Amino acid sequence: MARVTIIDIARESGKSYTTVSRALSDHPRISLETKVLIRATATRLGYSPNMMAKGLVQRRTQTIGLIATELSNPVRSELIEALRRHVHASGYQLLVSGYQDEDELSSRIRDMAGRQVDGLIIGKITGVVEKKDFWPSLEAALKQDIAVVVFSKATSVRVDCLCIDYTAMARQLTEHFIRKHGFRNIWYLGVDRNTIRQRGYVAAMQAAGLDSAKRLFLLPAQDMQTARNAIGELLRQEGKPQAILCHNDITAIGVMHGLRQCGYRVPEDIAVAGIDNHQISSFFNPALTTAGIAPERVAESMMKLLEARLGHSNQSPAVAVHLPFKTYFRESCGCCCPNDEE
Amino acid sequence: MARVTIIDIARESGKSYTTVSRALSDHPRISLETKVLIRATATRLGYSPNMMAKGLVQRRTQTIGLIATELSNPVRSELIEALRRHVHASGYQLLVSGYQDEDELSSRIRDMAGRQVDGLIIGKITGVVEKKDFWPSLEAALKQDIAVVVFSKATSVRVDCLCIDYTAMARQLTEHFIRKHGFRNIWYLGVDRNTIRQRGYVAAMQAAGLDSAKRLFLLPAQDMQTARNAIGELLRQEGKPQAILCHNDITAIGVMHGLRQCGYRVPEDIAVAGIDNHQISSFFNPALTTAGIAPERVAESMMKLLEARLGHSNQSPAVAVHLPFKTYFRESCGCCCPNDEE
DNA sequence: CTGAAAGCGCTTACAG
DNA sequence: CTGAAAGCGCTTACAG
Repeated sequence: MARVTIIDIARESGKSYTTVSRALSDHPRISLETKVLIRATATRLGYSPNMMAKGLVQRRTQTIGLIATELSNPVRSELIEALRRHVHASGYQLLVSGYQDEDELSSRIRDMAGRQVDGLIIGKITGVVEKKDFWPSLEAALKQDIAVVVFSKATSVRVDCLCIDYTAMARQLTEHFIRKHGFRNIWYLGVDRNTIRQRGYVAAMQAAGLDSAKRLFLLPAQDMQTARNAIGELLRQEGKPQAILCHNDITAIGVMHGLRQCGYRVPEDIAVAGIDNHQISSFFNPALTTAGIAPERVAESMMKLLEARLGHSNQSPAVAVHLPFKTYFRESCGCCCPNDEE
Repeated sequence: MARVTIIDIARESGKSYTTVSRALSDHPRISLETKVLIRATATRLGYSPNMMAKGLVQRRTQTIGLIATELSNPVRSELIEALRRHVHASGYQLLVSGYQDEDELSSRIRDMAGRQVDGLIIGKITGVVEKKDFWPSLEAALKQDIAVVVFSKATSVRVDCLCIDYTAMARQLTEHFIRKHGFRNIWYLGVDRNTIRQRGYVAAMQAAGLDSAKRLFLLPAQDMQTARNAIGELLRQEGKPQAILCHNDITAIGVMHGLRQCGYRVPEDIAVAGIDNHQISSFFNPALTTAGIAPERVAESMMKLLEARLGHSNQSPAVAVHLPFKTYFRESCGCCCPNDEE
């Protein structure tokens, strides 16, 4: 009930609470003697500072907010954990928020701003930028001096951006199917329409003079089950492709399972590739061909971007960091070249 | 810079800030007219309430803290996402914290208490309870009226507990190996020593008159890579078992890959089972035999436990909720019974 | 080296 | 139905 406050420590130690406050934050002009005394009584009383009060006056909360989608995707969780480690290492805590619907994003941003987070990481804003309430909420956050970094494709937004070139990943994997394996009937199995990944696929197909429009299919959701169930139906209606590029590893895993259930072998009958390079993709049988960036790298870059803003102002121009990705050719596309070492 | 506060709204709308505060929180004794006026100016000015100030005076922060280990394990992320949804649905936000070392836990608890979380979920405290600083930090949190639920095996702790019977899962899987498949040389591949999972394995082995001590091996870490690399070495040193029960699905996935690399077939040469029943386990080739509880169920129960405490006091006695698990016999143990439906 | 005072942005009795 | 005042627990100029 009765929380221990600096007033209690002041009373116990016979000092003013001003001095207590200073001693606890290791102010240089407090005598060592006093510091020792005060710290001792603080721990004796089981004192822990009220971050609400501290945050109110200091206008800093030592909190980084993360707003992202697909929080249950293992890829996301690898990133979150890496991020959390970096955030902790810098003395912050991570406040995690998610959203399903694009309209939700702006209210999530306002929530975070109200909680006075010092920094804010926003995942994938493609498709959100046109929502009417998005910009005002972002502007409000910026005006409040919150360090913001978005995590998206290159963007003209006036906030720092960590760019991951999914377009190039999709393009490169599609080109690999075409050039290395000579496939021409290559499907793309996406989730949302017109993603940047999809664009890479289309570009590669067009460059090779292949039709992509009729080979582009959309799943209603991006979990494994959905992909598994959908692929059988698709094969029945559309015939058999030579290869399938999937929106991400999770989808690819679902597809591979669905193909096996339909009696097709991967890669002998149909080749498959994913995007993300989640750890698990190399453990599959067959091992999954995919492309991605180590989450550790992403987390590190985000934190670096954030720290550059934190404390400093939002006045300096926004920077865009492009992270190089790597492509992993494994068994599922028909390659067996063991180039899988880190 | 200049944040919009209720003072600004008061000035703009010609009302006192007291009235603004009341109107914004929909106080019954404010006229509808005034409320409409004030809300309009609030949104016009882009106001969002400062939760620090609010939290300071109300002593509630609408935040639930989560402290857990193994945050990058996909199983954990499924749970976190489910939890996050429930937490949001009840009007709270989720503050996520992790710890590697058991000694860290108490300082994480203090952090959370300092942040004035309304509720706190603590993952697996087995092996932590004997740490000297653990109890004081937990007591402090309780005294501060934070609703606490631990997520562990049955415990005598004076906080609510969500119990998951890993011992029974391990026991049941081991018994399955013994009775259904007639295996006698069954290994257990664990991570920490003397976990409750391990205990289930030992019990089943002893009950069948089988030696377990020499068949129990510990991995230095619980990621897939470690398991994959370790299993080869182990086979070379110890010969070939008939079956391996793994600490969790992630370990089992690593093991299956390692076995394949060594030229062994699963389940023909060696049977494998995991624990957790992560979604992905049914997508593997071979599909993984495992046991677990749907994360959605776990999250739901946690939230229920938490909400019963939230607002109410910590005076009523601690309750322990036991969640029933399910066992899934799939291909990796040699069964093919498709009992995998939910 | 230490203290008294103001103030962070809100809510909530207490008056009217 | 509305307002003036106190206070949540801290930090930080301003004085000494």
